[in-house]
Order: sequence, then C-alpha cells, then structure tokens
Amino acid sequence: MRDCPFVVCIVGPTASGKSVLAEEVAKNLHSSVVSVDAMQVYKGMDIGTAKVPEHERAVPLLMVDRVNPTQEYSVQLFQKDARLEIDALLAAQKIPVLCGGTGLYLDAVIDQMHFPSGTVGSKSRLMYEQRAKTDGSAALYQLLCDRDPASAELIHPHNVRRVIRALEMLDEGVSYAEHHRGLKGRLPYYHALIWGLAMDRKRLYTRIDERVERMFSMGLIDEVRRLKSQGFEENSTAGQAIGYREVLLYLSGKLSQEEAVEAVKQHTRHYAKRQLSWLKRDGRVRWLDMDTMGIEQATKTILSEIEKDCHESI
RNA sequence: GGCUGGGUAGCUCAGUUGGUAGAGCAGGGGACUGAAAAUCCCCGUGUCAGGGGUUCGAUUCCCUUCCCCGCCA
Repeated sequence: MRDCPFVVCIVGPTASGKSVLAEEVAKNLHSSVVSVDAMQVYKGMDIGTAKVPEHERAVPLLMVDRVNPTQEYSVQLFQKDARLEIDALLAAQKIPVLCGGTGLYLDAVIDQMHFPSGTVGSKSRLMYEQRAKTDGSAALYQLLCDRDPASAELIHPHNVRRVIRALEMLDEGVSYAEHHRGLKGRLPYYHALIWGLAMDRKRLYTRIDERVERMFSMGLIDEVRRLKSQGFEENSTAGQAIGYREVLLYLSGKLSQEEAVEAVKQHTRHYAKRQLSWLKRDGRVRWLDMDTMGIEQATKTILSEIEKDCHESI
C-alpha cells in the first residue's frame, strides 16, 4: 500500500459527519487530514466553521488556521498551499486524507486547474464594483457584452460577481469564455479516490439545526465579538461565512438573536443543497449511505476499497 | 351568550369592482476555474372552511353552520 500515490477524499454536505470519518480513516492510515474548506483556513474562526478542536484531534489537521480573517485568500492560493502539504505527506509515504465541503477547492487541488495570473486584491475589481453600484449591474453587463460577447453569453446578467470577474480577466488579456472551454476535459493532478456521505435530507436538516444550536451554546457570539474587535468585517471574504455574517448583523443590532439563529440554520440548509449539486455531477464520487452505515463501517469500507484499488493499480 | 375581525399553497398573508387565484418564506432542481460557507438561474392547483341562495357563472355578493383572534357580558 505504501507505493500508491493515492489521495483519499471524504466529501459531503455540511454536518454529514465528514470530519469524524476522515479522522478515523487517517488514523488507520497513520496519516493526516487535509482540510478542504474555504473558511477553516482562517485563524480564530473555530466554532462557526466546526473545526475539530486542537486537543481533540487524533491526527494532524492541515490547511487550517492559515491566515487571519482580515486577509484575503483564494482558490489559487489554496491550491498551491494544499498541494505542498499533500506532496509532503506523499513524500513521507503517507496517503493524504482530504476532507471538506468546498467543491471548487477540492477540484482545484486534485485536478489540473490553471488560473490566470494576477493579484488577489486587484484595483480593477474595486473599480468595477464601484461602477456596478453607480451605473447598475445592467450597465456593467452591457460593457461585457460589448467587449466580450462570447463570455457575456455564458454569464447571467444578474450575476454581477461573475460579470466583474470576466471583465477583470479581460483586462489581463484572458477571455472567460475561452478559459471556460477547457473546463470539460479536466485531467487529474492526483489519483483521487472520493467518497461522499449521503444522508436522508430531513435527517441532514435536523442535524444542521442541532449543530447550529450547539454552535451558539458553545459561544459563537463571543467568538465573532472577539474577531470583530480585531477588525473582522462583513464585507471581507471571511465575514461572509455562514454563521459569522448573521452574528455580525446581530451584533450591529440588525437582527435579534433568535432571528440570527434561524438565519444561520436557513443559510446552512441552502448551502448543503448547493454542495450536493456540486458533488452529484462528479461521477467519481462513491456514495456511502450514512443512514444505514455507522462511522466504523464506513471506515472499514473505505479502507478495504483503498486496498483493492492499490492492488489493481500495481 | 352579544359584537367585531378573520378562515385562500406546508407557513405568513395579498387578491379577484363576480369570469375558479399570487407574493414572500419554507421546500425541490440546477449552474459554477483568481471572493465559492460566495454569486446566480429555474420550479407555485390550492375542495379560496362546510352547506345553501342569487347569477349564464361565486373563492368574490347574500343567508346559514362550524372554527379561530379580540372586545363586551
């Protein structure tokens, strides 16, 4: 099993039990868990991102607590950083166990994905954002139609964020449409074995509700208050994370506590749905029915399938 | 018991000057390559509380029964 350059991935909607399973698998493999989560990379965002607490970790948890919440991070940076961690594990003859719910981040790491060069906090972005505010999103879309009709066709006029991105790319000499074309036949970067946790929707939603309640009773509000005193803001990437955005609204008096709790639940449910949409179209995912299977059995299934795959490939 | 106001989609409600009805939320599906826990798109038939009357036609007007809220006894 030692010679397999495999990467194991445990994916699924939020609150489906990924972390526990990933840790169990990693423990058996004497390896580490690599978090594939856009929000767990931020320091101090612990309760709301359901990060496994440091003292409870059975194996090392990587790609967590990377940057301050006030810093900007991105897929591209994640791709680079995560691959360094993964390569280090592989070099030590270990099978990395990736675990997370951010679909784009996972694909960026395990597949060959190239991002146009450029810097994160670009000036043109700010300019276009300003323009969208003053002239309206329709005007911005019109600008894209004039400059790059092929890309405009792919993007819905209301999707301001993507319209801005396309314009931004154009400024760097890249057409979103052209770039988009290479999306279909993506080649793998690692040989990835992917397991997805499936669960009855009602049951998942109940788990989400319970988890949100738990986050609040564990002190989510204090956590956000502490971050806020360090400059944490609503319009930063981290400040838009579910649980954080709503609590910020509560702290500024725009929501009652009860409304904030309900909003977090609602947004988490919607998010879980989007995660499932993303995963469903990835044919590589092997689904584990967590309604009938416990963590132990799921772990066993994964381990035996890894072994089988290794033998086949050797 | 009397007097109000109500009973319309899972929930909150709008509406039809009489031609069998629509929003928000919930829920479902989907897109996704430098913010992704972001951003965006698509999906609404329900005895319009029950019965009767007027009418070509009633969920809408009238009568009546039941239920709920409130006020008065």
